[in-house]
Amino acid sequence: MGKADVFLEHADAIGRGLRDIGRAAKESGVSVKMIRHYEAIGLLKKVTRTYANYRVYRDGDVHTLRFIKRARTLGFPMEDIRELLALWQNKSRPSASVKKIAGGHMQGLKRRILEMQSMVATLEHLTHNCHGDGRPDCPILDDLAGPGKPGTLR
Amino acid sequence: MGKADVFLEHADAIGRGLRDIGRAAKESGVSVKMIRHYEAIGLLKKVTRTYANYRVYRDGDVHTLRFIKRARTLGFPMEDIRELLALWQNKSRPSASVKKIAGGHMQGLKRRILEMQSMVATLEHLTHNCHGDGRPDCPILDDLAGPGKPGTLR
DNA sequence: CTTGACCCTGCCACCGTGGGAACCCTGAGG
DNA sequence: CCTCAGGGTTCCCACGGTGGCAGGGTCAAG
Repeated sequence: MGKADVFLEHADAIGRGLRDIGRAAKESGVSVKMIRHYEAIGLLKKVTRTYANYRVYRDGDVHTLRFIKRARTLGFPMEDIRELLALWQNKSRPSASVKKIAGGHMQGLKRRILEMQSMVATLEHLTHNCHGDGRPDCPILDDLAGPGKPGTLR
Repeated sequence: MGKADVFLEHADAIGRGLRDIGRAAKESGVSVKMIRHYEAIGLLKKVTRTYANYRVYRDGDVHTLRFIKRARTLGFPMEDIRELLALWQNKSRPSASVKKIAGGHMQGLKRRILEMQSMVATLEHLTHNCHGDGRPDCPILDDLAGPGKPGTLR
């Protein structure tokens, strides 16, 4: 029966670890759109096709998709994920490499958190002093209008 | 002397509240590129031009640019800034409108901060358990590889 | 007249995601 | 057989903001 590596009959592809892109999307939590995108940018290797040119996904592919999904959920950028995938697939990787990537990403996250917290602090202060009624006086607008140096958080 | 409203001689434009885009950029902290962009999307009204088609900025324009810059620094998205600018220019605005926009923005910031903090917490935990040496064992990759439900922070 | 520092417009890129058009394929029901 | 729904396929466009570059015009100083 046509369980060949390269091209498949559609009917052979049902069940036992073979599924079309829609099912792979449901199982992995990655949208159909994104699965194709990941393949296009080489994050996911090209999958087998049926004779009708349908993509066919095996268990391993879905596993990889879940890996990517999880990494995205943790905020890793694509470039990091590319490296993490390579390390994952390389059984003899040094865990230090992985840790370094994760550490770098964490640093970036922390920096952005600090930035946003500083924004929130300023906004809290401004809205606290704004009565927020029908009158036009508004310290928020006053702050935005200057005259502090531009680009600084006051 | 040619201090007309619509078109200006270049030489007339120097000094006294009139400057070209480069100077406006330096004074406002907004890049030349972005100044043009803000004008293109209607955030900044079209400015006067010299006969040679150079943009000419007045004090008020630079003031507006600083307003935008400050709002960007506080993380407001363009759409919010558009509204804030309108309110700023409307002397009889109710401060409640401003407060509402700021509050909505703050909520978004806080939500994103929480998301990122949750990412950091997970990553801290994972990297803490990863020895980060030459050996391949790595809880970070193990986590990414599942088998938890995709799309959740564990 | 030349040079260097500006300015102008317009197009492309990033990242990650979604939307949609135009088309092909499959399976089920009349 | 034909039709119809519900997939799949490719390709292009959009977003928010920002930067870069190409190919031109202009201005002041030497």
